[in-house]
Amino acid sequence: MKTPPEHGRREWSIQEIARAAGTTSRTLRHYQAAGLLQPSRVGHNGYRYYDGACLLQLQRILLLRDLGLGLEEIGKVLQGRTGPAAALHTHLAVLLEERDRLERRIAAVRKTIDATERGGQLMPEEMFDGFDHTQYKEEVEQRWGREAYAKGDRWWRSLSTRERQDWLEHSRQLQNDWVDAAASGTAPDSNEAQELARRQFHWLAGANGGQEVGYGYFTGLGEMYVADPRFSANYGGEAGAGFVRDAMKIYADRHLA
Amino acid sequence: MKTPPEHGRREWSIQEIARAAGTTSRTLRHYQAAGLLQPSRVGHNGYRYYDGACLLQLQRILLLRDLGLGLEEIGKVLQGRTGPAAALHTHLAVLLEERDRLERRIAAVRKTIDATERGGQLMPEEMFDGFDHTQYKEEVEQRWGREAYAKGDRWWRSLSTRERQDWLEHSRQLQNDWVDAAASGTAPDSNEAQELARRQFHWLAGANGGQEVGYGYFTGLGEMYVADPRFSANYGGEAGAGFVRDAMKIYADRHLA
DNA sequence: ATGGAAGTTGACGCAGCGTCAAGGTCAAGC
DNA sequence: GCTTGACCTTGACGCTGCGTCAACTTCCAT
Repeated sequence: MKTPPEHGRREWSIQEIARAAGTTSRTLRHYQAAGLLQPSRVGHNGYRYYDGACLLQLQRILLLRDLGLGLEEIGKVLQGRTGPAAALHTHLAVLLEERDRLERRIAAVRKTIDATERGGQLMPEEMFDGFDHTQYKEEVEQRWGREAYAKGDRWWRSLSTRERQDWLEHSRQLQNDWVDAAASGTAPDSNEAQELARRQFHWLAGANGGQEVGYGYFTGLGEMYVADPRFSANYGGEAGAGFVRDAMKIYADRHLA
Repeated sequence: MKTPPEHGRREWSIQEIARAAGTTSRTLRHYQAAGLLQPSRVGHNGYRYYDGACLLQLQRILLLRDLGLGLEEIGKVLQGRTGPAAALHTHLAVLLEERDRLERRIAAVRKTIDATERGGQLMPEEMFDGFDHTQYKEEVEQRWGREAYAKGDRWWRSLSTRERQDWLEHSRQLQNDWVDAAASGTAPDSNEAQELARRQFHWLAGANGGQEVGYGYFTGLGEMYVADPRFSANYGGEAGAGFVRDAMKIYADRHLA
């Protein structure tokens, strides 16, 4: 009593529809497990067989998948709990946001490539195009926080030329004063050093574009001055940088803790 | 012999750097497991401690992660096996391709929304804007394959107005002939029916924009004519659609197997 | 001493299948 | 009737980058 292969066959094996629809048998089993597509018949041996209606359903699933919908959403649409248009509208919003993020990321990558190719270092030393940045390394340090990197850039570009010059001048002054203080043998907890730390703090707060400069961030920065030779060099070597770090730490303990 | 909390502390607990860098302790452990960031010291109790150099390293990792690089790539960059610029260039290419796919997907979703909102059905019945499509339903059927959906659309838009009219006329003729043949009681394997199947095949091949029309695709389409009432209606009900399907199947067996 | 905050390792979860692994079925050729 | 090879089954791990318990241990302050 076997079913002879008749002329107008109306069902196919799993591989056959898979190929017909341009997908794989694994995917079909997955869809079944997800409750999206049941075989029209299952043989006594467990083999799955699919008919035209299944193929139709499968095509719908694949169409929606191609548009990027998740299997769960697709399930809702298929069983009519959600209109296709509504689901797609929701999905479209997600896609648009995704695109925005991608665009921003692409821009960021491009800028970082630019910076590293010119500067040779991973962390951009040369974000300030129009200036002779070899003279102004310090400001770079301030943007090492990762959010600060992105936000700080917007902040910087929002400034006028005059404001930028002021800010750079300010930073140079600050660095010089640090070096002087370190060289003069002042203690990190002296009034002099603490005043410098205070200036450093407010200068940073201004540069962070509304981003709060917290205890961890401030002291962390101090540590990095010591850890990174490119920076410590600007502060008179490890010793000088250590002095800056200590002073900043004390300031943080007193005012930010 | 405990280490007293001295003035210039140079290391922090896992939570402290995590907060300072704007991430979580779990992430730090993950990076360690991934070989990206080792604590500067591990206490006898298993506690992890990190110093300034670690913080520096962490910032680099987070910067790259923000740009979308995978941890593996980041690892290569950090240990100098890949230049940052090179890695970012590669990554940029990926991002650009990703953006392309996203754009296409967005366009497709928009069109599908349009179509379903006007047509009410998920499968777009109205892809042919300028025409009185209520008269031309058949062509829609041909684009059910999912790649065909996207590619077929580009194909269609690449045609001139004249070519479109020809194609539509052709499709209408074909449908009428099918209906006539079915009504006249012709057998599916008759010369007449097989000639219609041949026309159907070539008409499809033309419509698929270079996409091959294989055995599975062709027979599957026939099955769908029967399974979907919207289509079978156009072929004189289930009986007529069954006739078309059978004829297509025989044609496929003879010429596409 | 004790309670609460913070640390540890271990392991599951997620999205959508790809990809073995180990074994049953089926049609065909000898 | 037996072997071969193609195709089928279920089961389970893998991938990405952590989030999120769970079950304990340690540290610090009262």
